[in-house]
Amino acid sequence: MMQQPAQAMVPPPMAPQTQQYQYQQPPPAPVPQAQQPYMMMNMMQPPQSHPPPMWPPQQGSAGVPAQQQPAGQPANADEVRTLWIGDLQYYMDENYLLSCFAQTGEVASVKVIRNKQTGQVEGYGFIEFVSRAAAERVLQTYNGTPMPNGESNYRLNWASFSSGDRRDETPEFTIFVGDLAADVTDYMLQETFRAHFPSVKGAKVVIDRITGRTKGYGFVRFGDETEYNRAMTEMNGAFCSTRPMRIGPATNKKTGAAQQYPAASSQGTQNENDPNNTTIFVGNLDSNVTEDHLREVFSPYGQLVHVKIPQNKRCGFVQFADR
DNA sequence: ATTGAGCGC
Repeated sequence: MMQQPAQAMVPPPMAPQTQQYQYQQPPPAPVPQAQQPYMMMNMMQPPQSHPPPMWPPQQGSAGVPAQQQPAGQPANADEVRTLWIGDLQYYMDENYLLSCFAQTGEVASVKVIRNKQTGQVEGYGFIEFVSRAAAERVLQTYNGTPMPNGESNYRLNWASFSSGDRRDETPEFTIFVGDLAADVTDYMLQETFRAHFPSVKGAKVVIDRITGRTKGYGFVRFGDETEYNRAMTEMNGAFCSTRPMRIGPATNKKTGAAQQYPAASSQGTQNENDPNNTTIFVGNLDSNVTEDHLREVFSPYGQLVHVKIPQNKRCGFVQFADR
């Protein structure tokens, strides 16, 4: 079990190098009270130190794409640097979005999706930045904060489909995190784990679309399987914000993406998360139960491959031809 | 509340 003071929590990332970009958020206020491990407070405040974005725009300018010469690092040709934005109101057009993010000086282009018949804004759009780092900063500082003139909060995420992203075939290992306090954000969750596990790639707190509030659980993705396994035990019960987290393996989301099936070991034992696992464990057997009994009981459910009761054990294994 | 919503008219 890890035991570290809350000071171990890193502040929001400063652009590490000599770069032009100034992190726009005030440094987090010191946490006043007695501290709990893994507690994160005062971390994600609305980006109030910005000049408030102008809306409606002052002058009828602001074309698409944004034509100012943006600051920030030059783009690597193939890096993902586009955010998806949801919950747009009908009046939130390209100019609105440009004004929202103009102060970053790092917007490359914006696009609002419209209904092809009515021309009305469909409720989502895309914001391309000059670099992935710029997009990431915006994602961290704006997501979940109030939109100017809007009743809703920014709903931002990496754009996922149709722009050549999601191509990476690198494996990921995802844990489920439950019992999250109401104030836990993606970023807090991510940094709570990243402070101990550098291979953390990202975290997502699940938000109820109707209420806009957290559903109290989320996911953390690791690049390293060992860290994934360690986090599972070492971080279970650790605090994020004001509550201890409950941690388990994530069940795979839809079809897709690189998802982990941890530790199908070299002996060929099957892990419960392995989609190819066709073996069930039977416990609490009476001492007089034989393998033939198990065959009899389980054969109605499918084609049996192998049935095993280890010597002197009160349990057994029943392997089917398929799931 | 406890295993993830939305994606280029």
